Amino acid sequence: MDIREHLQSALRAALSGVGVDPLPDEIALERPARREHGDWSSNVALAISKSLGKNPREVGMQLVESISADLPDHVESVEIAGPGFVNFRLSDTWLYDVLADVVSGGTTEYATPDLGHGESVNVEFVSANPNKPIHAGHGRGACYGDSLARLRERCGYDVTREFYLNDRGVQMHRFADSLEARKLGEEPPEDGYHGEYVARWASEMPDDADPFEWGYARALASHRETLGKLGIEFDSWFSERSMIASGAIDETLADLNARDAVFEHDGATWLRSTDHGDDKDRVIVRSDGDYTYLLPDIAYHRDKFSRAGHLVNVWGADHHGYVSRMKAAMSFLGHDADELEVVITQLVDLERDGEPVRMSGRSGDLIELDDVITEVGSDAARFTYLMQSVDSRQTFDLDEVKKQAMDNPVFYVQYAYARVCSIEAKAREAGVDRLPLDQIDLTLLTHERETDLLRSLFELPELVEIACTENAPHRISGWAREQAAALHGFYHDCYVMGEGVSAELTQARLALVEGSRIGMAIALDLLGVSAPESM
RNA sequence: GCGCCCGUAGCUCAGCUGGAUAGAGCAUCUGACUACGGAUCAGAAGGUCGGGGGUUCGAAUCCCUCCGGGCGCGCCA
Repeated sequence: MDIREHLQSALRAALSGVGVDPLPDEIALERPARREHGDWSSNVALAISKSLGKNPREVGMQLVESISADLPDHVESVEIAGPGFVNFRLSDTWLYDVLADVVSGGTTEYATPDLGHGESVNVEFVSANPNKPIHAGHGRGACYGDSLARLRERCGYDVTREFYLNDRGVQMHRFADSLEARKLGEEPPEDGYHGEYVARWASEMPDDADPFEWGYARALASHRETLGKLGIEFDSWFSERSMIASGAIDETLADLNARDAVFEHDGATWLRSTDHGDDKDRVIVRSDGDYTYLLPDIAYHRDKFSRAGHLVNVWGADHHGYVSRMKAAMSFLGHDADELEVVITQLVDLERDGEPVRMSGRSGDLIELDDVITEVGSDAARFTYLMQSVDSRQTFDLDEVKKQAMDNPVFYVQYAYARVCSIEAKAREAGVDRLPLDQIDLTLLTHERETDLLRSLFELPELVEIACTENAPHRISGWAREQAAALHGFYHDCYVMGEGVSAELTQARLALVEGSRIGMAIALDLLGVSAPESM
């Protein structure tokens, strides 16, 4: 049993003992910020005192007396503090159970909370138009979406990574026309694409190629290649065009009609999206008979719901206005709008040595993600994109990120991993094999550096769960940085082998080192950052 | 004007379904190398949590309001 559940059941028993009925649904238990407040703290007395009509300190005191009368395992003392907190002081013995879990579970078993029970989830991200290279701003959504998928997989979901291709419509034709013009040595049309890449691709294009199809394939290949460099592979590339061929778009329109979700006005067909909380109703078929972008999008989401129970969309900040209309459309089609989760990622400002780098200009030039990866490397790019919450705008300084120095967190973290591997390699060289857990005396791990590492390892499963539930991979990168700090501290103060280190202590520390390696490997994998054995 | 995101240390950012004296990294200053990789470790200093109200035992966190920044508000995609 988890130490938290262990203490919660003790509190529950104590509450019953003092006549609290019914018991509260939740008994909060957290690690206090300050060490003198013990190892675990509960505010349950503060939470329930009002309904009891008693002073919280008095309630807390009763709980403390009750629990003290028969201390649970691992608990050294219980005390009342502040306005009525019940603080537990534990012996380190509970931490040894944690290490045993980590080492016996390994990277595939430890920190795998089963939240999904095999439920299918479709994570759609990037979905950049197949008519230009992926730019640096897409990198954030790409790394973020892939990390969300990794978190979901770890938490027991059946995940599909999907990329939606807007492979029809005016933008594609403009792209084809621009390619053709460059091929002929002419300027692209006024409303065409003027970026440098158009000329580059046109020069690769065979004379007899169809500019539309060839250009589409070229852009798609570019997307795959760039994302592949980040270790991102999609299970599904879903084509908008395929829905024309399959009749899915017309089918969707008929479905919406049948459900009375649309009306005719001024010769156009409108979705009654205001019925489901949108600001205004939206045109889905124009008066000239053409679809607006929205109808194929609705058809696409309808199709996704036929393939997965839960959808996660990663959209850029400039698309936040479309969330409510898409949810409205899904509600009309009989889906639970809450099963469509749309995460908005804020913009990325690219800088070089503190100076802004222009993302785009009149010429249509942009900073390609591929160039960013070439410059800073995949690991640094991924870690950096995932270091902060996607809710706030990010400044991405190329010079900072590519620095192979201590002010670059990715190297600090990877170096910690490499050090751990180096210790294990050293032990192997010295002919010291790590013994099975039941032959190791973990109670020798009493140094503060050691218990810090154990506490950090204990937190990982809960953190994985939070990161998954809240779509917040930055919680994992934060953990990795703390774990790395704990590892460097341990490395500095606690020698695994050498003079004055007993064989028994070496064994206990080797187990700790292996547990730490496992934890770090799990975190780095969730971020899609490599775990180097040497650097 | 309306909607969404943001405003926390000099800088970059955590913390936000309310908890105790608000955290980390960088930068600055001071210390630590005769053993597993010093790409490291320890310490110091650094704050009106944008301003103002409110809710309550308790607010960076919830509510209202104002200020500042970003992104959206098409029969474009």
